[in-house]
Amino acid sequence: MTEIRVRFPPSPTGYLHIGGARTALYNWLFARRNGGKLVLRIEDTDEERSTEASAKGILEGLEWMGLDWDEGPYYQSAFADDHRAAAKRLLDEGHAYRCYCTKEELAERREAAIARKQDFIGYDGRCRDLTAQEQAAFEAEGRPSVIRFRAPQGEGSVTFDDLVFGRNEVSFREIDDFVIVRSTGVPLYVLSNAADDHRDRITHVLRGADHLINTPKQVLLYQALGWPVPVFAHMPLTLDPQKAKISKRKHGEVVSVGFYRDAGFLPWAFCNFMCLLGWSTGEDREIYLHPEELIEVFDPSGITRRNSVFNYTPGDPKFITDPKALHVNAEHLRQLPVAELSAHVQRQLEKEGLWRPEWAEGGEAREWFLTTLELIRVRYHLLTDFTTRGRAFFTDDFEVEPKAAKNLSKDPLLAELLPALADRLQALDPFDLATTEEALRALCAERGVKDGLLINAARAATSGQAVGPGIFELFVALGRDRTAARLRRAHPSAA
RNA sequence: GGCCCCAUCGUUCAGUGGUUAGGACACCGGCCUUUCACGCCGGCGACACGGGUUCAAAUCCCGUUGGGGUCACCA
Repeated sequence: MTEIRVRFPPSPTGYLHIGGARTALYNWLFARRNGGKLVLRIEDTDEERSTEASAKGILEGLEWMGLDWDEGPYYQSAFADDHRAAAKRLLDEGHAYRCYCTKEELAERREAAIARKQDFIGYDGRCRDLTAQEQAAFEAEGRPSVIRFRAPQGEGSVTFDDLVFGRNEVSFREIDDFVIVRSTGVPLYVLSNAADDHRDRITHVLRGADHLINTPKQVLLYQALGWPVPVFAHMPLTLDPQKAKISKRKHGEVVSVGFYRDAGFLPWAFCNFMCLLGWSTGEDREIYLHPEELIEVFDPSGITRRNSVFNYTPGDPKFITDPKALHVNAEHLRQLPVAELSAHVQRQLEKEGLWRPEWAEGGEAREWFLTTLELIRVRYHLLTDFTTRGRAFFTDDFEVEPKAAKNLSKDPLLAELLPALADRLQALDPFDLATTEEALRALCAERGVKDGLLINAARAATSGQAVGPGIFELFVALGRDRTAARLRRAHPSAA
């Protein structure tokens, strides 16, 4: 059995967007599932638009997602000789010919064809059978030329089997003599991509369905060059709610992988969500906490044939991206073994300058850290929540949010209740769930106030938040001294 | 316009001749909780339309409509 080899060939003309990320993910999953190899190839032959910065960004995006590759990155531009050699062979063997039509002439004829409401608007074959004399005359004139593939004519058709779309049959009359080498001598995608896939011994091509149409052309190329034809699997596109192709120009940051990194997604949760968009095993399972779990079940035949919609509403204050993506991330946040999660939270704390090394070192501090994560992670959706809503757990330097502040000024009595509570809690030994609860409730009973009043005020004072974990769990997580200090700090004038 | 693809709740994924058309997210109720979340219980909500075929159609066929792809010296 020959080794399965797949590739991910992004063109470095922008950041890694979610469509590309999904393609990369599927290729990676397929390679890993089959013990095959993933080749990374940067297709930088579009000199106008390719940039080194973009290539770097794409690599970083893949690394963040945790997708590694076995070969490359190769840069397509380094293999121009291969592409030209293929073109020369095609020319020499009569599978291709030089065309001297200029861009302007072509455009003119195309427009004329459209004006005549002609169905076929491809190349008309004008230079297909130039005599040696005609060709010499054009050359003498100094006319530039492109190289065109001599597509078969007549009644036949090209056939290939697609792992997702099944059998495809395209009539010869749908395929014109397409250009394979520009007048500058630089080969085009359709040729260079096939030549690279052949050189890299690619066995399976998993790519976007936007390539479905030029697949028959590439099959023709493979056949003319005597190369084995790889297996194709085309995956439908991801659209926005208006059914428009997603693009940076139209959608901005939300469609870039970097957005998810910065927003506080766990890399694999992001992959989990992306994988689910347009694919399934046929079973109900949706959460795959680790790559191995998805590798085990991944099969390209589970890719749906229909385009899927990335359900994103611009400007939605509650959902910064597809709600399902947020949900998947939240599930990972609370289902992951806490020790595993802690590494991600550590990075988030480091980013905000709140990290303390003892939290990783074991012992009491480590234990406190993990227990605290257990306490708060259940209500978070993003890693950033640990340093925003959860900030007070990790530093004394936090703000009291407006909603919480209201709970502090609800009753003038609070000005003395809070310090009084601080005193009582300070005197507690042990300081645990039961003793703190007893102390608080006793105080409220003595002063004749509702427990809720003090509870909510205490939560605001100690965590800066109007909502959060149970108040006594919060006290215990913060510890006796920090709790007391914060309760006093809330109303310093009365203290 | 030609060619190709697609069509099940708002989104997503099931369901390949006989199902009360299922799950997840979102949304709405309730329980739990003197907060929020989790959890649990319940609700809303879909087979685009029209013809066939069949005892029987979301499932098969044809057409219509709608959406997408593509028709470059981009990739």
